[in-house]
Amino acid sequence: MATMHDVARLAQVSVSTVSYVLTGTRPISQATRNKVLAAMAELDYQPNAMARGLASRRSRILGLLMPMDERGLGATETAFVTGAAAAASSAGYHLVLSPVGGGDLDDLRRLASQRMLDGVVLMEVQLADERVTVLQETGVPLVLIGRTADTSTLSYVDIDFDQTVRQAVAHLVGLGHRRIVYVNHSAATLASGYGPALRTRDAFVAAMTAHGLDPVMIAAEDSAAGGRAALADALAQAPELTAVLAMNETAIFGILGELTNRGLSVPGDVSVVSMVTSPQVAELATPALTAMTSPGSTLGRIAIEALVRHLDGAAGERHPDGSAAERHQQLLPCALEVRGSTAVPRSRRPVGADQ
Amino acid sequence: MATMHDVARLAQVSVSTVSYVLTGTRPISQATRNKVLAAMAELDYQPNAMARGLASRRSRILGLLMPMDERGLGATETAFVTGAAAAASSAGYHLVLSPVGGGDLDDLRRLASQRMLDGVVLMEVQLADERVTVLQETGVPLVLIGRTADTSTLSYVDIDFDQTVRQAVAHLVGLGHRRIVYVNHSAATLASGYGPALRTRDAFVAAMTAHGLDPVMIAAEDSAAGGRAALADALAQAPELTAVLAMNETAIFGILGELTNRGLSVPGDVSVVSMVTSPQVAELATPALTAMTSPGSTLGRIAIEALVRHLDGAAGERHPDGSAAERHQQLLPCALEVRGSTAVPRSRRPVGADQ
DNA sequence: CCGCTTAGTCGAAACGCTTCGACGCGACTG
DNA sequence: CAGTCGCGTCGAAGCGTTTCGACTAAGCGG
Repeated sequence: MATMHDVARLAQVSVSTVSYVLTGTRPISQATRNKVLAAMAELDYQPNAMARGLASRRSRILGLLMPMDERGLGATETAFVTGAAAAASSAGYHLVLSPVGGGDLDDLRRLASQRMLDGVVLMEVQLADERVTVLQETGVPLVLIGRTADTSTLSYVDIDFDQTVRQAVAHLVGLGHRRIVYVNHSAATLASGYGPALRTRDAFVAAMTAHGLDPVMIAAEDSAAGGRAALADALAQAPELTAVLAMNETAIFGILGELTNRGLSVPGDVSVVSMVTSPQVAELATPALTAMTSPGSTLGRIAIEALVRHLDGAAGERHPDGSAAERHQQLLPCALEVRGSTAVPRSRRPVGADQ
Repeated sequence: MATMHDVARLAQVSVSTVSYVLTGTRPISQATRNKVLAAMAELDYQPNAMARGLASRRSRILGLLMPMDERGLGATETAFVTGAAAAASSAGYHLVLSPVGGGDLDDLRRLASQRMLDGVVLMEVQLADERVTVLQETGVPLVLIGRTADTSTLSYVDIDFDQTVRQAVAHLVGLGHRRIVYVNHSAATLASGYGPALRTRDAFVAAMTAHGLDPVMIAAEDSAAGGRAALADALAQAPELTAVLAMNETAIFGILGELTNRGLSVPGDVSVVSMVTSPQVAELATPALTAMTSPGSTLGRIAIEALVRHLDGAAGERHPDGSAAERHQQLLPCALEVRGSTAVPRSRRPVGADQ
C-alpha cells in the first residue's frame, strides 16, 4: 500500500504538495500537479481514509439510520436509499446504512460519538423519538425523514400527508363515491405516536368533512389477516361502503382477499386506493392498484443535499442574527397514479342491501 | 470531546495504560483499571474511531454490499441483514450496508482500498461476478452469499437449492401431483448467470427425473404481469398441470391472479409452492402460500461469523501446509412450511378437460 | 527601484490512538 | 542468595494524513 510519502518521493515534491494536489486547498502549478498525478498513477496510490479522517476531523461518511423490522423494506424505502446514495456519492461522500434496531440506543450513541459519521439521516421518525435526543446530544448534524412533534429546531424532509390524503379523497369523491372507509395502521402503532398514521388520520377527517361526508376509520394490523379483519369491521360499520382508502401497505392484500371471499369485485363493487405505495407493489395486485406513489428517491436526495449543504457550508455561513445552523424543512406530496382498482361506483344502493 | 490524554491525566496514569485498559492487550491491575474507568466515566470519554483505526490498522467495520434494485428488499434479505448485524455487533464489529449498484465498480474499489473496511460480505453474487475480482485484488477479506462458478478459492454461504427443490418436489409428489410446472426467473436473468435461477433449474430437472416425471419449466419476468404470462404459457404447454412451483417471488402474485381469472381455485384445482420465500410474504396471499422458507438470519450470522473468525484468527493460525486462509463453505436448505396453497389434486383428469 | 502582494512550495506540528521496548519489583527456583 | 520470570506500568515512536507558518521568486503600482 503506497502512502503519500512514496508519492512525494517519486514525484520529487514534499508531502504537503501531494496533499494540496489531492484536496485542492492551495494552488499548485500545472507542472507539479502532473508530476504528482503521474506518481500516484504509477504507485496505484489510494489515500488512507482513516488517516485522512483523523487529520481533517471529517470522515466524509454519512449515516442513514434505518430501523429494520421483520417486514422488510418496501420499494418505497429502497427508492429512498438509492436516491440518498446517489446524492451522497455525487457530493463526494459515502453513504452507509446502519440497521439500528429499537433497543440499541447505546449502540447508536457510540456510533455517533466516535466521530465516524459526519452527519446522519434518520428514517422512520416517531413523534416522540428518543433517537433524535441521543443524536442531538452528540452534536452530529442531523436530518430527519418524518417529523417529531416539535419540529422547531430540526431539519426534516417528509411526505405531505395532508395534501396526499386530500388528493386521494378527491379522486374517489370525483368518481362519485360518498361512503369511503380509511384503513390505517394498527391501534398500537397509532398509540406509539407514529407520525404518518396520525397525520393521515387527521387529514382524512378534514378532507371528508370538507366534502360533507362522514369519515369512517378502521385500524388494521400490519398483516394480511389484519387486512381481512379490517374489511370485516369496515363492512360492519358501513355496510354501504363503496370505496376503501388504505394506508397500510401490508394489510391491503388481506383486504383484497377478503373482498373476493365475500363476492365483492374490485373495482365493480368497491374501489380501492393504496396510499404511499410504490408502483411495483401496486402492480402485484389484480387488478393493479390505484395508488398514491411516494416520492421515494427525491426524498432521499433532498435529505442528503440538505445535510451536505449544512456540512460543507458550516465554515462561515452563519445567519446575521448569529443562529448557528440553517434548518431545512420540506414536505413533498405523493402523486396519484390511477390504475385498475378504482371506478365509478356501480350504484348508489348499499352494497350489502341485497343480502 | 475528551481524549485519552485527558483520561490519563485525570487518572494519573500514562496514556498507554489507558489504552491497555480499553483494549485488554496487556494485564492491568484491578486498582489501576478502576481509576481509569472512573476517569473515563467522569469525562464521558469516547474513543475516536479514526485515530484508533489509523494506529491499529483495523477499523472494526464490516461491509455488507447489497445491490439495491427497484424491487426493494424482501423480508428474506432483511432477515439476512439483521442476522448479520447482530452477529457483527456481538463480535465487537460494526456492520455497515453499502448500496453499491451495478455500475459503480470504481466506487467499490475505492471503498475497499481505502482501508475503511476490515472485511466484506457480498450479496447477490452472480456466477461470473466482477465485484469478486475487484475485491480480491484489493486484498480485503471476503465472504460471499451465493457462489461464483469457481468456488475453489473463496469463502461462501449459500442456500442449498438442490436440497430445497428436491424437498418441494417431494412434497407435491407425495400429495399425488404428477404434472408440476416450475416457474423460474426471466430468461434474461438466467442468461446473465444468476446462480439461484440456474441451480434451481438443474435441481428441478434432476428431482422430477428421479420421480420419473417430466420437468416443465417456464421463465417469468419479475413482475405480476410476468407471472400472468407465465401461467398462460404453463397451461399452454401442460394443460393438465395440477401444481406450480415458483422461484419467482414477484411473479407469484401474478400467477395467483391469473389462476383466479381463469376460474381455477387454489389449492382445489392447482397447488402452488413458493420457493425461498419469507413467512411474511407467504401470508400475503389468500390462501397463504405453502413455501420453502429461507434461512435468512442464520445465513447472515454464519457469514459474519466466518468473516470475523478469519479476521481475528489471522494472526498466526495458518495451515501447516502454509496456505494463507481458512475457507468457509457452507450450504443451508430452506425449510418446507405447509400452508393453504397445496392439497391433494382434485382429480387425475386434466384441468383443462372440461373446456 | 522599492516595498507589497500573490502563486507555489516546503517543513514540521498536529490529529488521538496503538504498540513496542524497557524497567522496577516481588515471587520463584535451584 | 543470585538469577529468572512475569506482572504492571511508562515513555516514545509511529500510523498517514491535513494544515499552518514560513520562505522564495515573480509581478506590479508608484
